[in-house]
Amino acid sequence: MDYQFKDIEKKWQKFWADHQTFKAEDKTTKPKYYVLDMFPYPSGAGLHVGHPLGYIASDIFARYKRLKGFNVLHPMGYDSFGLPAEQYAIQTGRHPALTTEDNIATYRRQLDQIGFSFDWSREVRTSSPDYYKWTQWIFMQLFNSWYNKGADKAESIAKLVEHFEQNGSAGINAVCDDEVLSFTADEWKALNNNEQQAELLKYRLTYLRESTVNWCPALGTVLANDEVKDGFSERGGFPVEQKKMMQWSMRITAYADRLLKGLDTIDWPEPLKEMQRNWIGKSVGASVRFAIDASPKSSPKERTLNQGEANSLSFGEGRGEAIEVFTTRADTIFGTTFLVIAPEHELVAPLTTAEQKADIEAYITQAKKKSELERMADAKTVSGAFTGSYATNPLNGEKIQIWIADYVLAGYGTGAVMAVPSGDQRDYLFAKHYNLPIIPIIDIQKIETEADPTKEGHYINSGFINGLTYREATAAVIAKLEEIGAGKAKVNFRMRDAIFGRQRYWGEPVPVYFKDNLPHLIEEKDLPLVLPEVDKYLPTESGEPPLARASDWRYSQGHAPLAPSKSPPVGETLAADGGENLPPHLTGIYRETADPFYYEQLKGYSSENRKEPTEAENILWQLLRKDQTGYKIRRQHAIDQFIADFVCLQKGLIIELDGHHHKLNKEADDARTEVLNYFGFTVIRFTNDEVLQDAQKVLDQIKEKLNSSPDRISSTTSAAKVSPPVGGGDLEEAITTGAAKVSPTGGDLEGAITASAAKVSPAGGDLEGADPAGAAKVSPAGGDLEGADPAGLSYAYEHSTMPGWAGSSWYWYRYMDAHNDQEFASKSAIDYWKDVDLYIGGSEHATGHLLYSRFWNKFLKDIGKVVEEEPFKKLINQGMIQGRSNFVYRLVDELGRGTNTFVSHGLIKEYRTSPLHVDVNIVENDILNLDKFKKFRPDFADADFILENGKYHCGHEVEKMSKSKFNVVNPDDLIERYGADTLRMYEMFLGPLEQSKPWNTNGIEGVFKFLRKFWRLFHDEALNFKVSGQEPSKAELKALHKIIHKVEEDVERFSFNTSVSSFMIAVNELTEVKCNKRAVLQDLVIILSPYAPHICEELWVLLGNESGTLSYAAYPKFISAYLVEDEYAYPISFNGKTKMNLNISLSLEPKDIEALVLANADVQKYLDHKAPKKVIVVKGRIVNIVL
RNA sequence: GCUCAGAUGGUGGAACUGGUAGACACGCAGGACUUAAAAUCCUGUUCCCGUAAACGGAGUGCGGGUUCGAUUCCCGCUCUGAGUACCA
Repeated sequence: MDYQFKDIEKKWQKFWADHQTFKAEDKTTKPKYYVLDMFPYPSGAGLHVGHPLGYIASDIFARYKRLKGFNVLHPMGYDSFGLPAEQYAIQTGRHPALTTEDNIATYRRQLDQIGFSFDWSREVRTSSPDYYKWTQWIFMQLFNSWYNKGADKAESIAKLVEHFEQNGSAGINAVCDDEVLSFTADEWKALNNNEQQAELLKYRLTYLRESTVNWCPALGTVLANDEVKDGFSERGGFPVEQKKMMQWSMRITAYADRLLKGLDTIDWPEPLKEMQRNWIGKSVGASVRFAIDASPKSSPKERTLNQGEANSLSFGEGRGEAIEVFTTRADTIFGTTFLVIAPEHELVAPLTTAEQKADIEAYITQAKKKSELERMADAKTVSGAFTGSYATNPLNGEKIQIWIADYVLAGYGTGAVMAVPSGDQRDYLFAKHYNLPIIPIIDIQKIETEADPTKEGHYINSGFINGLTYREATAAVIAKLEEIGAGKAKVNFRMRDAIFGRQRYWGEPVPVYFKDNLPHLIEEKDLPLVLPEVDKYLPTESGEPPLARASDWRYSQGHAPLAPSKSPPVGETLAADGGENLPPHLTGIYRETADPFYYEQLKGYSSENRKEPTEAENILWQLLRKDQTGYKIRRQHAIDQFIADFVCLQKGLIIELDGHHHKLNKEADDARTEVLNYFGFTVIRFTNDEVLQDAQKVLDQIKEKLNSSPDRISSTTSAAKVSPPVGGGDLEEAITTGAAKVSPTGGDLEGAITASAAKVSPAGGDLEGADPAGAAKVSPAGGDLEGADPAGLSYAYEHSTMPGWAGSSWYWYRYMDAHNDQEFASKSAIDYWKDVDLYIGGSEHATGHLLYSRFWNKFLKDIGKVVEEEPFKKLINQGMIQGRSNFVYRLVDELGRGTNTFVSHGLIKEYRTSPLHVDVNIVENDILNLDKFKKFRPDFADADFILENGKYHCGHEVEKMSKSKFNVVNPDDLIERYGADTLRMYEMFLGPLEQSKPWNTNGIEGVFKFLRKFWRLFHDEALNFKVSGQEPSKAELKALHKIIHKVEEDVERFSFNTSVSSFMIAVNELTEVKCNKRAVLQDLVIILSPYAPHICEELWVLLGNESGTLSYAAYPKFISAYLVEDEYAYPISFNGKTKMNLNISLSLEPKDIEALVLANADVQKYLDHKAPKKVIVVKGRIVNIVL
């Protein structure tokens, strides 16, 4: 029989599933090996073409390790909470759980058909209550822990409380909030429970605090730093703003140093480690206090003080007496000629003198107006304002000015810098711009045109460090600062605590309820806290997150003990005073300020984002207004979350005017165009210049467009027509390209929300079926709670949910013991599996998932639950898959209009053409299939071609893979055509795993041919299975052992592409000698099976082995003796250039070889009777004759 | 700007510690089989000169260096990709 890959692959996939062939053992004497792929989010678009690349590599490795006798854990599951399913729910009302379920089914089907050796018995889903029960449980452990810097590990809050009770706050060295109280043991005991809880919250590893967050109005949620790119949300490309909000945070900063140090112990790609190092951003330096000077110019009376803080400001004491700066160059302190503080700095108001007040206020207003984007584009502009106040340099007593400027960031260090213009370029520019002094401090410094940050040379103008070197000076300065109490050595980190909450529905509920405005953990026995059902997936009218819609969803303290205690167990709240005695800064902190007024945001968004009209806009408006075009045009109109410059709702035409159209805007513009197109709007763009130069021409073009466009949709139906993305399959694409939260409408924004909300179908019945546990578990203050007083004992839960990274920060442990309902994983399972030996995935997780996972892992180790400090020993980034687009070239006539004639790529220089994307699936090896092309678009049906040698050659280019560029190749199609084994081998054959490469199927034929050739080794001419029992020849054994060795080497260093080549060479060699000997072929089947498992299973059984035993066969032993040669064709080179080869016995020593070579007639010809200067002989390698 | 990675035929890529550059595959050209096509097989294929061939010259982004010998090591530069950015 010929190679029937379809039957074979189906058959073996079924066999593996039925027999659980790849189930990892729990109890075994075999060594363990844990191979893991990065947790996929099951998007509606199905498996992205980049995914199989990593999965195939890890699968080959897993299968190889099984052959090598390891007990391999190779699991797969889904990170199934996430935004796309929820966006889809908002648009359609379909429960995210259902969408997720469908997407997972698609994923699973695709994974199965590639023949992966996953242990599916361990599959996990983060959105399943069995799973997120433990995510919540870990959250509770974090809540119950604090970081003891002394012990350099997390410890239980109970231990902290114990310390407070015995010693007060003295002797505590914790990573905590800045403004913690200091108290004695007695003072602590005198605090009531709420006060104690409020204080403890400042220490917990997960805590609630008002912090500046990345707020994305369009997504209606906060985002983590790594989810924001260039001021836009990574997902969707929506604008992100800074906003102060009460938020759950994770004290990852406590682990900053350990996260940094751990990088040196793990085998990860260097760029990835570097990214983490940058993200953590450790800088070693000193903090220095500059006393604020009460100069005559700014007597305290004249100061414009703010609020209560100012009243308490008496000079010489209190926190206002000095400005603290952080510097990495304490040695340059004598070059400090002014201080700069951030405009947001708390001392700005008290430091501003009456004379300077106007300046400062103007500057602050202007700085606030600048968007994130403008600030970035504007990095070169120097701006700032003088406060009028002075400070004193602690080391030389110099009086220096205090300025504000936005080049100093409030969030880094202390939000203040000592400016040393001679050494720092930003300070230099600032000093030049405002005529501030610049003092050179190192003898070799060159500062005529720019700052010189050198550390070489000796100090000058620097008091007691004059003449010292950098090392000496730094030490001396810090010692002096410490001595006079003006500063100390300090380490600073760029990394911030991670925000741990999203104002979204589809995520893990936070196992917390609120009592007296304070957060309290629910009891462990009440886990999991199941996600409640809601009527729609939007924020409430008052702006609370969607979970607030579940009004019955409240925590009932059914059986909680009520006995008051001075230091209660964490997680219970027992206060009887109702929270009235809270410290002032904590009253009302949460409910009142926590929740974003999403609704208001959206409404307010349009007015906030209206730009000042430009001149061009005004001109155009005069031409467009009052139906002059025959159509009603609106100006600055909100459509979806965008503001259109002009829009004709009737025609669905948007007219955009772009001023400066730089790169940053372009992506956002393209994304929004795509979204608007999606909803039936057409966008045309003009530049300001076009309007200013010839407004009439622009107007004519607009008119033409209006007249030629069909009406969009009637305004009455437009609001109701919530156009969901075309089917679930498109969901992710829609989101990533910026799909809208609400439908765009012809009418006003408010109408849009109501309309889309109304459209949401209350999918009640279905949902209960889908998640019965959910409904039962959360029954609110129900009758079954014995004697509970619904009014008094039910409390609101936290309404935000956990962020996307929560569930993925520990999942590798769950695979070790996936069905445990007593623990997240048993101690014995963790002791056995320990950590992930090989982790494969994309580098896009560098600063998100991979950092958070290391953080949680270290925490779990601190509390004794896991054994390894680092979770992922070896990590490989698979390269990104780029798209490879094909182009056809449309002939253009004299007027610049496209014709229906297409010119082959080789001839385009002779014609005027314009390139056009063409679907890569109708192009093979860059040759266009003309028939398919004619069917590609109706207007191509009668296309003409100008061909080369009867063929149409397409152009090609590497660009992003996207549907709009017609360069998406679906793995399903390739499997249909060539089978999974071919796909697997081809993906590996493409090139090194880590390298980015365009997705191009040009060479797939070669791999397919190879497998057929391999198949034929086992068959005779008539394709009957036929192997012989003869002893293999020397050449056959050599070919076999060469490949045994080569594949071992290659797999161990993850060089899969080279081993595919070697397989081809081996099969070519064996075909050459017509080898069909069982002794050779059976071993070859084992070696190839990790790469092409289906065909190998089939041949394995044909060879007479038992079905299913191949996966656990023993990898053949390499015997080097078969490779030993007695002769070698030595390359003979002259001056390094190889001229000929000579067969010489390998037993000869260099001296004899030299004699032999020089005696050779051909060599003599080259020597031309001259004696060589020198002869180099490397045994078994080369002979080089120097002339 | 900074950090990191990379640059080899028409294409993907190989050459592991400095030792025959271009393995393997695609594509292309020619041929065999076939009424024809598909499939399969064979031959050639870095470039230049000569042009049947031997043979000769150049050649791993560019310019230098170390070495008997450099795609590999060192110095300087160009370009591409990724990450990051008023981080004090």
